Amino acid sequence: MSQYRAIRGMVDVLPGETSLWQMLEQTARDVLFAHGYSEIRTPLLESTDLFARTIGEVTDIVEKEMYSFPDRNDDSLSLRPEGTAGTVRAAVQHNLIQSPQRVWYMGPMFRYERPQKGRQRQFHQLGVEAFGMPGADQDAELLLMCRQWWKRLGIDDVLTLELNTIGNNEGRERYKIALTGYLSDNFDALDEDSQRRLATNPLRILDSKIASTQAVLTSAPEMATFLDDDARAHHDRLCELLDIAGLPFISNPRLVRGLDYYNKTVFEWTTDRLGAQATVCGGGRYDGMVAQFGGKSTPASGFAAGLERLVLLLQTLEMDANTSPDLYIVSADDDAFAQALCEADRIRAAFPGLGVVQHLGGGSFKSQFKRADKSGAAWAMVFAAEELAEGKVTLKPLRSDEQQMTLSREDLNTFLHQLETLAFEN
RNA sequence: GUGGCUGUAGCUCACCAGGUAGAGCACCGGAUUGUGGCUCCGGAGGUAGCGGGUUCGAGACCCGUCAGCCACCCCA
Repeated sequence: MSQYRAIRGMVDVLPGETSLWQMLEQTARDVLFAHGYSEIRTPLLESTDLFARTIGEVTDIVEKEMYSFPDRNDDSLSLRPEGTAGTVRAAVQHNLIQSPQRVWYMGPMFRYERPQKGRQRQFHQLGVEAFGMPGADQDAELLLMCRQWWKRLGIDDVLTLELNTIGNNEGRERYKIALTGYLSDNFDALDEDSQRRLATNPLRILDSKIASTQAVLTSAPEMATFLDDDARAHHDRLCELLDIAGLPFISNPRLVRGLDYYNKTVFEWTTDRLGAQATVCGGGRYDGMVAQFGGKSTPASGFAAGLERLVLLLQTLEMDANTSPDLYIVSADDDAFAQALCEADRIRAAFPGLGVVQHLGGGSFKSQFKRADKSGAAWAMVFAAEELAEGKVTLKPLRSDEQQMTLSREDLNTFLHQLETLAFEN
């Protein structure tokens, strides 16, 4: 047992699982590219104030989950707990949003929470932000893009979309007052947490899991009655577009999100396969944030997906990303090895799509073949005196019962070309 | 942050009124000197998370601590 362990809530992604991560990330990049989005990379550190003002002073994230510390000049810095604030900051700072701008980012986020499966202190998100489009068309496209990603990953049928609208600021303020009034009248029937939130963040009481609190809420005023015409039309249009596109969703009037910056559309993609960590992706519209940063008032909409949770989901469904080599090269003696070394180098240059592992460290033929088998390689390639004398190599299939074959240099190239084409198709 | 469960070889686990640890899998090597997967044989690997206490003696009991897991909370 080593003296050092990873810090609590910070996990190592080991070689056995990185291929699944890479598949997940590559699929995301493909889908993002297909929708015209560009990557943006912003610092992991921002001023604490940036997060406090955008996410909300009284949210859990800001109140108790941020990794904040004084810089050497005593400015308070924080590791980013989410990606939207930094992205908007960068967009305004560099004047990126004079016309519509679609960006994405992928990387670590930090929240000081009690760790659990699917919930870590350093975790990774893919975030997507679209600036400059005020309409429901933008929200609809984001949701369709998510679904494309799920489909390419093969997890489409274990995810459900929950959708809600929390209206415009004025309507929401009026609703808050009405809700607070109603809940205050029923104060004694609320659980302790909800009683506390009544003063700080009454909307969050709506998605409480406490049955008695939910009972109180059944006759509470509903957001829907407080929507102004603009917010209502936006939501109706979004639902209409999703229907037309054949994207099913569940209307969840209790869905509110923990960050203060949202307005109108909010949504979550959830699964029943991950226990309490059901939300795999969440987002919505945040039309007010750009102006809050001193930029020209610009509508915006986006979402963030939790990569750990998606990896977990893929693992639960026993999905795998094959990264076995195509060729494992075995050689009989020092002379054969030297020739094999050069030949491996040539093959890698001529067939860059092939995975070619050369056996290193010597050992008997038998032990080399054992390694070849364990590597998962499809073919063992044999270099020994007999072949070399004729300028040939032997190829032995490790994953089928076919006969091994000894090929001339010319036939080898044809063979490798076919192998590469096959590898490309996978 | 709250409540609960767990912590023995790389992994999954066992033992034992408390008397200084074992299995399966994995790993390494071998089974008449050019060939893996099956089988057989052999080997390596643990100061029982860490610290303290009770005891003649603790992995087993008690306390603390750290970590993981479950639920809450929150969210990705």
